[in-house]
Amino acid sequence: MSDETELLSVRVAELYYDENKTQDEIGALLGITRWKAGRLLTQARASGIVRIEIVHPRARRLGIERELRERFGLTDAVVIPATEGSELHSRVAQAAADYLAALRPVPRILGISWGRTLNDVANQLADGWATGVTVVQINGGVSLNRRAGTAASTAVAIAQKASGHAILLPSPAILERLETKLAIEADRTVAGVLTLAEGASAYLYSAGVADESSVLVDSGYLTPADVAELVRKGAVGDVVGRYIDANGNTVDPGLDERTVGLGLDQLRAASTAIFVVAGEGKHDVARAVVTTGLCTVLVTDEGTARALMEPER
Amino acid sequence: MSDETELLSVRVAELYYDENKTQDEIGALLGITRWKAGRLLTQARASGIVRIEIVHPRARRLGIERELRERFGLTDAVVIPATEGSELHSRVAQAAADYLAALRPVPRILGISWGRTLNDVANQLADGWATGVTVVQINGGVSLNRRAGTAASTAVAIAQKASGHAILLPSPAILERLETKLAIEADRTVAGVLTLAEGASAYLYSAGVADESSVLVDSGYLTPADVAELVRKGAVGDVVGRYIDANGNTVDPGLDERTVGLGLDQLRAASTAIFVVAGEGKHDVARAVVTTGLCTVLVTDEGTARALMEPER
DNA sequence: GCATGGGATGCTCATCTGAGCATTAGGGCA
DNA sequence: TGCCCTAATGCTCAGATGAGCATCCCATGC
Repeated sequence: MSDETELLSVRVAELYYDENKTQDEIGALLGITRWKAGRLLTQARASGIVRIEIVHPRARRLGIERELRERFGLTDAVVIPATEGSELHSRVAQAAADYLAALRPVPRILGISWGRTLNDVANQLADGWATGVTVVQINGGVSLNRRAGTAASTAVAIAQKASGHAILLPSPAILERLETKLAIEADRTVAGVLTLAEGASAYLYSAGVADESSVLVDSGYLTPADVAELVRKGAVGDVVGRYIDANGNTVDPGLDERTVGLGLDQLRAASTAIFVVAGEGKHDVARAVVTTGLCTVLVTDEGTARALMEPER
Repeated sequence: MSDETELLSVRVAELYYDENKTQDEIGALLGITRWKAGRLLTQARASGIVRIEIVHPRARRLGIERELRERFGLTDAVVIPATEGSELHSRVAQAAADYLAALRPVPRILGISWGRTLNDVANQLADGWATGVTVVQINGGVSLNRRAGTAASTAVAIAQKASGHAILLPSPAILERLETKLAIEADRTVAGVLTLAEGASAYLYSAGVADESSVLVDSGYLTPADVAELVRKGAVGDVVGRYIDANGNTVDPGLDERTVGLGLDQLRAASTAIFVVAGEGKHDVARAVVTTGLCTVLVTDEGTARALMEPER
């Protein structure tokens, strides 16, 4: 576009959007025909001179959502606009809560993981978001430290707000010995919960980054050294307690066998698996989850979404 | 607006602006009538949920311009949008240059002051912005220090770019003794220039802040102590070398009498007096100039414009 | 129980707007 | 110089939109 045309576009855009004149009036004012004014306006929008932005905590980026759906074959995607300040996590959680509440058919059984993100989602859910939903934990959640109860309260909160009840998985996330893991899985209660989890009509989960800040480290299941070793083996993060690499495969089969909860294949087979993820640090895990079919629905922030859309990282 | 309506507005706005659907389609999608969709859209725009911004170095704020014209009885106003970064001055200078170039009738004689702002304007003017314009200095401009020549080059640049010639005022801005001032004014050359200046068809000038950073201090006409004293007397800044207070009156009659150049009353009587001002620090002078009829046209930045529009500072 | 009034809703109609097409202007090339 | 090709311009027309009006809903007061 020539410099002169560009300046004219700016003037047209000003008169149209700031002064809300009609294209006809603008034409008269600037001595051009209304068609030309209209075309300049189109150009101004196309070239980014006119920027239209929807400023609202609940706003979404439908354009990127569509791209994500098409690119990764997702059923749905929810993208929260980039925002200055650090409200990112709560906004994404809000969006996930909104999505869950609007989900049709309403899930009879909802399988959830736990963690900070899931807890945020639980808090953002409105009372009565649904009725009679059974919420079941899909991975081990008995914390070993002061955070004890967070996992449970997440599930309970989600269930209570839907006048349903929560079924907790009474098992550690990761066991030290395989035998113990097999034994606990064989326990009638645990087995029952796992069966229920397998039959859930929808899953809602997040992912953790593979570094020493992980909740699994915090809870004492793993040491920072363990995580460093996993990273060395290619781990990008954990999903329902299982560490995966960029290809979505479990990084350490031995560790994975000692992890209690729904398997990744079962997650991949689910008809509705809602993956909630936010923040700069989680781009890699998010990529692994989304590209390897672990989720059918993605709820995230614009930064993560754009990172996913980049041809190669 | 209720919270629910607001959220709906957001959804409508997203579909309309991001996905460019028609209001009709949006209605079908959200289960509302197209009229309701249209009304929600209007609300979204009105409540600021939808923000439309024109991003361009040459963009203007026509809304504020209109308010300024009405409020202060200006012939015209040009307001540059607030911008991050520090391009404010050059953008305002650009706008002033644009305005000058578009001014009709083209001034036969253009009276100008000097200073950093005016110099910027001169640089931004395009070659051939007009033809045969005589540019005449309206206040004393023989610098006493290394900046010597800036004042002259500003005038010359403006004139040359219009294939015209510059008439310089060969006199200091302020003289130490009244007698010297009267003597120099009586000089045929100086008197001739001043007469020419009085007959200019348009004036273009800026203003300085009343503090030790003033060019008048820099040039050695005043000491920082002099300026401090002027401030004590109510000075907010200088216009064509003359210090004025918030009411547009000269602060120090004695000093004013020793200042060579066009008087403020002559400026007030001008049919076209273009005042260019930019930057946080100049709000007070700008207010004084605009409210006391020293200019007919204002060219400034959004910050200054808004400061002027505030009921009381 | 019933009338009243203010705000939201749905509708009509005139106007505004964009897509698509015919026409014209400009600029290289034989 | 005349021709052809491309891009810009002006136009037609159908679809989109906003203003204004009638109606409806619902809460309030008698």
